[in-house]
Amino acid sequence: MSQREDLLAAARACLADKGFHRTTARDIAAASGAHLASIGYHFGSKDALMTLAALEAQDEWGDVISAVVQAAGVSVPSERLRIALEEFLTALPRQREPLLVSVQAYAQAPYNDEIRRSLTLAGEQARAELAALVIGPPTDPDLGEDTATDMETAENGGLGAVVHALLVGLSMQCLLDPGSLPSADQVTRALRALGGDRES
Amino acid sequence: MSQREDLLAAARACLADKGFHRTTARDIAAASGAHLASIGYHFGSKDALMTLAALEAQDEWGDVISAVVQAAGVSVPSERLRIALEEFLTALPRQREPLLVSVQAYAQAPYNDEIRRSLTLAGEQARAELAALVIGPPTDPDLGEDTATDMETAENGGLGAVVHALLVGLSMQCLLDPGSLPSADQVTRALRALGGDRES
DNA sequence: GCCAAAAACGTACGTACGTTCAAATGCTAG
DNA sequence: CTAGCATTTGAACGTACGTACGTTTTTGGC
Repeated sequence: MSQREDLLAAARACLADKGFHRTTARDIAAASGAHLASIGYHFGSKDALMTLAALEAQDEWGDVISAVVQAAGVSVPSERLRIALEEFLTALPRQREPLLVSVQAYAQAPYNDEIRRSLTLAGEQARAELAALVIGPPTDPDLGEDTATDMETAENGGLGAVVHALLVGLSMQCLLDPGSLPSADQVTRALRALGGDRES
Repeated sequence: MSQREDLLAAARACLADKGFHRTTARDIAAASGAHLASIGYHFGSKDALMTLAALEAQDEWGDVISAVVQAAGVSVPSERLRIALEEFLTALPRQREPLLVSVQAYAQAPYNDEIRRSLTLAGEQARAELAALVIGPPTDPDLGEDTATDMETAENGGLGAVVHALLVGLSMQCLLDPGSLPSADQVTRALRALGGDRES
């Protein structure tokens, strides 16, 4: 493995267990086995390396959502959300490192245009995917991009946003205390209670 | 105003527009008009001051949720969630500073026991309040503490968690792009769609 | 096998950071 | 008025940081 890759991996690791600005260039160099000066050589600056590592981990986090959507997409529409939640809540505690890095990325977003743009884009995509999961066909490559953006602006616009917000919120809860996460059953039942307010 | 209060206010302001570790002790001193050395005198260290400021802002954020709950509590149960969402989505873009600080606090939580404990506690309380909003009586001071914790562990446990996760997720979305927030109508309709999956 | 480009290395420089401490000032009780 | 305490000030210290060198080693095309 080249020092470039080592540095990227080490930066992500440091990002997860020290946070963005508590991580020093020397920390990354030590964790990667690479040389301190290689950071400047390969990435220009420590900050550029950190940003790149954060974006990389963010992509990985997007992949987690995509995988969840795909796993649930094979079922019938009425069961998809339930399965997606099950998958997600199972995957969540296992994916602590990308979760930690994602939170770091969110915290840097207001001060880093590149990160903010990437996170905004990833959010739009995730909302589109999640909306499609609940409403539309499982995965139809023919009407990929267009229907995705259509769903954002259509009257179903809030759907993807709500599901995504739910997942993000649960992730934050997991970050603080994985043990306090509700089960997929509880979430499904809660959603039924929130949506089907007929009696009482 | 004493330098102590000035420093706390300035620390919160710096926290919002520079982030946790990009903020230097000299930044805070300059923003507050107080003297650099006063940080050590009043708070022991810059980190202690930052932590205190973050916790203070976090309390304020909790107050926002409480206010939303209270505003919605006066209505009939079936309308409460809708009103709470309306209130929350209206308040969200106006409360950008506490939101920014809260995200900073979340990002520091994994590395700061005090912040993590405070955030965990605030989360539990918020979930209890929100669950009570949707199910129980508006505000019954007689059965305050006990019923709150009961709701966490009962079969309604997921309810508060889901609503809270929704609010947190929407906050994150607002952080990245306030313009992309769905309306309360859209969210309500989306929740109905998610909960009432009877046909197709 | 050679040579130029790329990569890795060792090091040191300048700086900005958090903290400290003694002196100066303000405040209140006696 | 003043003695005693709390606060504010000025200045400096030691340190750890990011980055920029010049040098050495490795790589790849001929």
